[in-house]
Amino acid sequence: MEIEEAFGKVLRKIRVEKSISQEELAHLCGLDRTYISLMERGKRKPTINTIFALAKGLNESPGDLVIETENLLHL
Amino acid sequence: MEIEEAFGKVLRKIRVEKSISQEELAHLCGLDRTYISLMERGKRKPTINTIFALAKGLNESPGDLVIETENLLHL
DNA sequence: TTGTAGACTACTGTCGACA
DNA sequence: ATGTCGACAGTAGTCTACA
Repeated sequence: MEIEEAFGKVLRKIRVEKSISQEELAHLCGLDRTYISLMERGKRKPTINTIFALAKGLNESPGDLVIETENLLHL
Repeated sequence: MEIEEAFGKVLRKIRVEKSISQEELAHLCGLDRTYISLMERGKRKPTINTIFALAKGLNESPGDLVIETENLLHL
């Protein structure tokens, strides 16, 4: 599995757990809704700044997002 | 301080601690030497894949790189 | 050994629209 | 509420070269 695919799964999992829509998350972190969609499906590789923005919108630690991604990749 | 600036400081700190040159690190993680230089000085925002590549080259966990970046930002 | 510059390619991220 | 498309601007990342 590619890194961006794992990250997308983590992103979607956390978002759904919090019952937030893509549109709400986009608004919370100042990103475009269609871009959230692309990331969740592993079609984009976010920069470090985007990772921090997503974490803030999800009320999570950026490091935790990355660690969960590592775990999915059994790294 | 900007996120990419904090990340650059973390990157340089770990690299210097391990006594690796930019050129060696570049070779270890399959990136360009001049790009390592740019990142260390906060002039670039690496993607998640690049963060994983750097972590591998440094024998570190990607999540730890991000957590150290958070700490520098007192987040 | 590192910083910088310029020129370049590929991709990140935005936006409007429609299923 | 989400996926997708096309067009677009800006930037990530490479490479050669020189101080």
